[in-house]
Amino acid sequence: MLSTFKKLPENKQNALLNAAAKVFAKKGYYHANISEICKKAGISNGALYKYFKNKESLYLSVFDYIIDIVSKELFLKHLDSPGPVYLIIQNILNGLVVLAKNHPEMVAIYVDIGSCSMNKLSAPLAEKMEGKAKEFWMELVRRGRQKGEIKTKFSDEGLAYYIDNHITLLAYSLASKYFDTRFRVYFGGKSKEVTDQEKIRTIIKSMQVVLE
Amino acid sequence: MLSTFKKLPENKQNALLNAAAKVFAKKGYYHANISEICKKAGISNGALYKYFKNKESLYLSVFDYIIDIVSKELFLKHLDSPGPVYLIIQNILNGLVVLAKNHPEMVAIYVDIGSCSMNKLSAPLAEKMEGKAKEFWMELVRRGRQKGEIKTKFSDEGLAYYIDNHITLLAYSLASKYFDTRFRVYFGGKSKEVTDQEKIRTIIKSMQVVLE
Amino acid sequence: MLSTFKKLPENKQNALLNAAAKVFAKKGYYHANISEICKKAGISNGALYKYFKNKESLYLSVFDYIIDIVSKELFLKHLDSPGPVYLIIQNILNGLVVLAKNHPEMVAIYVDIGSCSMNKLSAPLAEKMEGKAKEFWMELVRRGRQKGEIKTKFSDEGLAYYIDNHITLLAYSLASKYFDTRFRVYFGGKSKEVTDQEKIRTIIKSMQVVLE
Amino acid sequence: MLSTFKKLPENKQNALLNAAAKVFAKKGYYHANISEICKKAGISNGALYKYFKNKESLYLSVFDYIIDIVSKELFLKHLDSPGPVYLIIQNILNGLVVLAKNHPEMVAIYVDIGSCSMNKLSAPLAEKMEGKAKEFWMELVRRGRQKGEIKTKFSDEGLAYYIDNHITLLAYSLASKYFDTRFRVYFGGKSKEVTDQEKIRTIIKSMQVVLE
DNA sequence: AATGAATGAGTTTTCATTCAT
DNA sequence: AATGAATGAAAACTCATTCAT
Repeated sequence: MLSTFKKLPENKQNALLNAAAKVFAKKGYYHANISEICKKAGISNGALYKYFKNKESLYLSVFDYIIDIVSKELFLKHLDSPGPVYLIIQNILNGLVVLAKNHPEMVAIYVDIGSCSMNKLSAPLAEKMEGKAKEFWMELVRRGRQKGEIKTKFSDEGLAYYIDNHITLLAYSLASKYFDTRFRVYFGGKSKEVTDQEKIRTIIKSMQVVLE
Repeated sequence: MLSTFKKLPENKQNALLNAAAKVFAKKGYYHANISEICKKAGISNGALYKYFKNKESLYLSVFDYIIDIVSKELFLKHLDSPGPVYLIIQNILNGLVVLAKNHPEMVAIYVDIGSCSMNKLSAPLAEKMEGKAKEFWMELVRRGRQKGEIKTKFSDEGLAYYIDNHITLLAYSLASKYFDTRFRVYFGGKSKEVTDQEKIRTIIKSMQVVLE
Repeated sequence: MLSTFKKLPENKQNALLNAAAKVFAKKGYYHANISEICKKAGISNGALYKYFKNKESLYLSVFDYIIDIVSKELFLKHLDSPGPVYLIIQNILNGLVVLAKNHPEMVAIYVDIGSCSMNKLSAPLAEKMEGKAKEFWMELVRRGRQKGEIKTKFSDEGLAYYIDNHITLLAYSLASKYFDTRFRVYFGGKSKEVTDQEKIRTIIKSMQVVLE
Repeated sequence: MLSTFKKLPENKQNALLNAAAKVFAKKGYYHANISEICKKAGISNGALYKYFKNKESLYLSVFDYIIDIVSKELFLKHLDSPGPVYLIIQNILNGLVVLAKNHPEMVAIYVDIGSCSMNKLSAPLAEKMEGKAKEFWMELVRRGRQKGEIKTKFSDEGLAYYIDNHITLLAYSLASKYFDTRFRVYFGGKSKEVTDQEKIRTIIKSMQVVLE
């Protein structure tokens, strides 16, 4: 991201990042079309290259933008919730479902960064994203232990990882056909889809088994 | 896959499928280059299109080929092992690490099919792959319960899913930079990589907590 | 056409020529697919090249085959009809409509040879085809004059050409969308197609004006 | 045709359309080579696809361009000529010969659109082209009748069609080897070509017979 | 005589990036 | 600062013809 971009009015910045996110999500990084992004954002191709060095740099900025929004909307929002841990997690799962409904492009991009074809770009992004997640879950677990809600033999890291796994796999199942089908194979029927709410119930149930 | 392909000597079939797998793994489906595959397999571009209708059909056959190998090498091989369940799982985890060492392309392709950009192709593949996995885990769980090794409150499906999650996430961490970094964030240090054996230990530990 | 082809049993010869005619008609000379022709004819690609030097030579043989059939079915058949000239012509026009119904590929190939992209091949074929046609019309005109049915000031050649024009344009309108539409523009309505019988009536009417 | 094309300076537009017309005429629609067109027009392949969606759309625009020029140069130009009808027609025939000399590609493209392999594209083009022609001939016939030059029993449509046939067949004989040979078969000798002027004389003669 | 697998040049179309205005 | 036209390399796929069997 070049300094010119930060000088833009914020709504124009967001318009571009949102447009890019949608196109990256729809087509994947390699097939996403710069011209389509520009048209959707209402700027010229030339302008884009004043703001970003190239496609890769734009993508990285889009991912950063998503990390910010997701960690605010999904995690920080619930940090000081009073209820029991498993309820906070349930709220976060619900929040994720809402996010996937309102901003499917964000979840899709998060999922796609995990694929091997993105290995060249993903390491620093993983560090940032998962760092924030781990921090949050660790704090949550600490509080849960304090309040006596969590008694499991799991180490704190193990538990944080365990919780994050479920969130991650829910996110994957909301955006990736493969993981949605996987959910159906395990918990649905031949032609019985698994609804988002059923997914959440399944996850919460398996969590309670472990937390206690 | 066209009938002409099945008529080829098996070693030539495998040479092509392996070459394709490697290129698909390295570049991802969309960026993989047909000419590169042909060159690697030692056939002409024209020949490829005698064997497969198009790139997509080649990809699907490659995936089927991988499913076959993986389910044989990883699952069926251990179906009649005598030891306790958690040891069988440990053997499978080790097998996965070996597979990722010898055939990183297979794990990479398995990981990439989960990305959203593959949604158009992934549904039937998911069904086949995860169907086989579920069947295997369900059988394993049943035996574990019979032998009294498994006492958890989890439903059989829940437990099968739980085990599969760990295998899946290990596979992801072996092929995807993002998931490898994620492991390091949770269980490694600033610059301390998590070795494959540590990954396995971590997974087994968390499993034992649940199975008991 | 190589000598090997003439040694084939006649039904096999015809099967190949008919198959080729159909494919040439459907796709045009340049897009016609040799493999498709072979498959339709039930022979191998290799065999085709034992019978014909190349695609061009096959095409020329197909055209010759069509000239033969058309001149027999359309012209020679009516040479010794007793009725008045205009009735013979009407019978030929009807015969053309029937031919276009039963063997649209023959009419289509006849039409396509007139296009400029076929200039390289068409000169000798034109000579043969139109030579036969002229001969026939000239004989018909001579008889018409003898019997006093034809009194026009047209030269014999001019009249033969005049008649052939109508046959040619009917053939074109039966196979070519452009010429069918042209008929509709002149004699149909906005969305009123011109039926084959109306085409014939129109032609006959305009002929009678001239012959008298 | 995309809006970007219309924004080009007119001489550049024409350069591209003329280049395309020449290549389409030389090779036929299917064999015409996009790269050759671009090279001839002095633009990059990429540029072409900024101006036109694809080859088909380029072809349609070329045909429209030709319709415009031809109807202006051939028809409208003579609409208000004072002389007798048969002289106007003679002028048009001469105009056609000149056009075929200066712009053989235009006549060739007009001829090729009539072939069956162009059926997919030709219907709308036929409507436009022949619509203009019919309108012109009908007006000419009306004036001829008013001035008492035309007394034939032909219906107006029949006569318009009759005249158009001759123009069409002259055009065909100027561009298509098949139809040129056909003219020679009827009006030339073994090796005696029919000159353009002889073709015109023949046509005019046969017309006068009918008009009177 | 007959096969049909194999070739590889050639086709249309796409797209990240640049640069004159 | 901003534009958007232009580039040209690259990609998937086709097909007439050959030749080992």
